[in-house]
Amino acid sequence: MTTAGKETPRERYRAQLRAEVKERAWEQIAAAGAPGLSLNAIAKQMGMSGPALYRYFAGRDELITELIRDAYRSLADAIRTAAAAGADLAGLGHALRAWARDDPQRYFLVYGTPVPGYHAPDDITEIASEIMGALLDAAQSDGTAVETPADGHPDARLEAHLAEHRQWADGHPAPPAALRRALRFWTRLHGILSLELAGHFTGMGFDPAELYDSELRHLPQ
Amino acid sequence: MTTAGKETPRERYRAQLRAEVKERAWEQIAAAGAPGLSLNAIAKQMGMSGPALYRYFAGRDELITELIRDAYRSLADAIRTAAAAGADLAGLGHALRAWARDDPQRYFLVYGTPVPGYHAPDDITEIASEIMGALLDAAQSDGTAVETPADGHPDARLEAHLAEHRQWADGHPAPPAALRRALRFWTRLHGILSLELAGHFTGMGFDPAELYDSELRHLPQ
DNA sequence: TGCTTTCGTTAGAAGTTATAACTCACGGCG
DNA sequence: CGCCGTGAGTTATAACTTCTAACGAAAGCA
Repeated sequence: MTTAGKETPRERYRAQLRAEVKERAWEQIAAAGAPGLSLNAIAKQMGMSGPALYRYFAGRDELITELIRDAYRSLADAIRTAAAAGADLAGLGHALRAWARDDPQRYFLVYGTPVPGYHAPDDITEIASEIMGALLDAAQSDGTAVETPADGHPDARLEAHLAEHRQWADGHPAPPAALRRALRFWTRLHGILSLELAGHFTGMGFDPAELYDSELRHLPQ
Repeated sequence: MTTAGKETPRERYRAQLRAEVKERAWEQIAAAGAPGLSLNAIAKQMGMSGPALYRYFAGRDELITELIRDAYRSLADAIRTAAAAGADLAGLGHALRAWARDDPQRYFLVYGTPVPGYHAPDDITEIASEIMGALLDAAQSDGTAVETPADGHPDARLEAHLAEHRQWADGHPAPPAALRRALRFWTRLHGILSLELAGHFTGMGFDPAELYDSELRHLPQ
């Protein structure tokens, strides 16, 4: 992580302090969730008095947005790394679950309850697109024998719809069946992870990993 | 909704005021999410000064817990009503989606980002169990021809696991295949709804209903 | 050495939750 | 009907929060 040495001492100090603030912010979020994050408390923890941090972050919202950005980036990294190692859809699924369980609140910063007014900045949606791109790549490679389902098949109608509404694939050459697999990967795995990390499975007695793996086995279909 | 007349005028007034507070609370949550809920602001809206509301709610947390309880209750009502009308799993799925879209923030109060320390009171988890019971009923009725998958089938392993870890079914006589269907109903539909309501599909161009219905078609399998 | 930019401070406004203490009015009961 | 206790609403206060403004000091640059 040794960045270019072309930065002034001030810039280096600034970057270092911003990083420390973000680290403490993650700790606070892990302890009490995003609403419990207090800029003031972080400042005191770091030995400086309240408003000092406003030199480094325009406000609480900007800090949170920054954390969301970092969360997206780390997810993209995890997916990219797995894909680069030649992982198929199931492999990406395992990477996703590992990333999610590594820091549940980070997961919820990306996929949790949205703030009604909030719109993510463009560079964040770009990262989301990159992730979707990696999913589409894998979904295309995972293609099994016959790709176009018969008319009576449960997937026929969805694939017909996706074939005509594929702008989200942004020029990706994946066939409709791959679009369907990528979308299903996303929604099905998120469904399990979200409930698992939120604790809705605790006390039920079964192993979420079994459920997750069973969904992964269904994906290539 | 005419409750027993055996309550004193004071009790009736109290109940009425609590109800109005909750109504305003829902409005605030719809506008700015749960973190934006302010007990103080509600009091002022109702023409009374700050601390007056503490006669009616022990604190902000109790109010939110009450809202969560009401949210669970309304979900249970929606599912129960659909089940009573003879809905199959797909029917329950439609009822669930309608309920979710009717008030996204209410959905997220139930299935959204959890507060790290929070544990729901017992009566709320009981409502959750009742909902799961209705799901199991429908999942059992939806049973198709052959129920036990062959050894090579992607579902075989999961069903074997569920057959031995079924305390969450709480004595329900549903066979393992039904347990699997109920669980899948939950996780798959939640996956779509959560992403849809959070706005992750906006701008992608496809219709979430198509994706949802296609999952509903898969459920009986 | 001096100038300029940035940093951190304190002060303060406007919020929030929540408690304490006080007043007053409603309504149950004799 | 009238008394009087319980419950409701008030203000005051403490301890928080975010965030702006104004000031002083320190650090980098010429």
